[in-house]
Amino acid sequence: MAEQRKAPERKSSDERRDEIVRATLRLVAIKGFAGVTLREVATEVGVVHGLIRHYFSTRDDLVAAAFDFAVTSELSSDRAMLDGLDPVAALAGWLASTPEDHYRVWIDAWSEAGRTPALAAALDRHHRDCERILTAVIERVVDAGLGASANPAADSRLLTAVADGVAVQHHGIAAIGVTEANDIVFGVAERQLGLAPGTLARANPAPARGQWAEGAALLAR
Amino acid sequence: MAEQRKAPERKSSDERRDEIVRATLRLVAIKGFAGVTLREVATEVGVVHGLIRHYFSTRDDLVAAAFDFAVTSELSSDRAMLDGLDPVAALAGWLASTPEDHYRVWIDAWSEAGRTPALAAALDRHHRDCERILTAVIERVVDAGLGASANPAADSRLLTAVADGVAVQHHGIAAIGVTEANDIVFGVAERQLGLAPGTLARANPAPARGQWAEGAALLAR
DNA sequence: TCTGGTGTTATACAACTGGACAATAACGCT
DNA sequence: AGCGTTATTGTCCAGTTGTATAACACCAGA
Repeated sequence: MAEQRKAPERKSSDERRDEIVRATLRLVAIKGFAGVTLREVATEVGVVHGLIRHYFSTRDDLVAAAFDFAVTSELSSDRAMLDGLDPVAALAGWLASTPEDHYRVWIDAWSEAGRTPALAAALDRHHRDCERILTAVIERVVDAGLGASANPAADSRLLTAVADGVAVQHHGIAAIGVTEANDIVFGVAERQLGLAPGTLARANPAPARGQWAEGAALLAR
Repeated sequence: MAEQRKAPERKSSDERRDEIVRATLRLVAIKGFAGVTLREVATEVGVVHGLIRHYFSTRDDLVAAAFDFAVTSELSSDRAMLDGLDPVAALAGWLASTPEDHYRVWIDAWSEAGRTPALAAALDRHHRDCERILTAVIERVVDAGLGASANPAADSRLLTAVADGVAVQHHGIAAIGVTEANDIVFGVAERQLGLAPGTLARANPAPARGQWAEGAALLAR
């Protein structure tokens, strides 16, 4: 019997790799790092699961790459946004609530990092990036004479913690709404940096929208 | 060939059920809610995996019961501790850093709740409990004339968020040590409630020790 | 002594997993 | 046109998973 083989839609290596990483991230945003399956990723991409192994030697490599891509792209777009804003608006924009699917990935990374070394390394790296970015934003506010900070790096860690905790209450538990979430973070930041109450809420630019989980079947699993 | 059957160590229903829940929690603290396996739980208890089903009709029921037990026992011992302390010490004790294995379970619950309805229900319930307890502690501080709060419930949500975020930075990412973790939470609380700086650090009672993950093989998986 | 409930074991099973690999088809280069 | 490279496929594998079920051991009560 003649071999009846579908003609493969051949793509360049980088293109396909990117496609796989994006599909993985989409699934991670829904089912978590521990829940993604090579076969599901392959189906999402539209290829056979054996092909995944051609690009990523192991499953952990794949999910770590997905997280790396998530944060890298998130931060690069954030940096672009921050550059176009005045210091106070940049601070508000950075501290304001993040799209749900983005924070889902972060929360999942926190819990999974203890068991996946590759993920822990990426998490550590990107967490420091975030702290540095916020430190720079704080310094811009201070340099412009709009606020005060005895230790911008320490204040950055403090505000990062507050933003993370608020995001958990908002996205993970739905204990607070987006308004109260922003109120809390803005309030602490204003008190910590000596800004007038309400400054950050007024300066807050339009929020970014999530995108990772949009195309996938949300009710899967 | 004669049947060689080990004589079963028969226990009462409640006893065995409790044993299973505790073993599950021990494993959850190490491998996460998504990582526990009925067979591992059974091995940890020393029974056959089929027996688990005799007590919990489904896997999700089991892990939800484990989380429920975790928080219930944690809160009951916390309540006992708080009752014996003066208001400021109680506030410091509640806000101070929590044992690592305890927070691991919380972080994991945050990320897994989106996919396990039973877990989401338990998480929601216990989160509200925590908020109520902290609200009561804040009210005790205010009633004693030691601090001020325009809205104890809102301040409770704020401080819960800060404590959670700091715990993530401390336990999940190891970005800050226990000293800075407490400094941040205490500092925000003192500013928010009008306490003199350093009040909470001085009043902080001895920290509680973790216990859930102590007996299990830490390098498993 | 029979009977029924219950704690417990043993075993089965169908689904799914990550990984491995040979075969094949398209591509890039000369 | 020929040839080496590689993207892609289909298939296999050994293992693990949650769930199911039958059988056994023990005990209380009729």
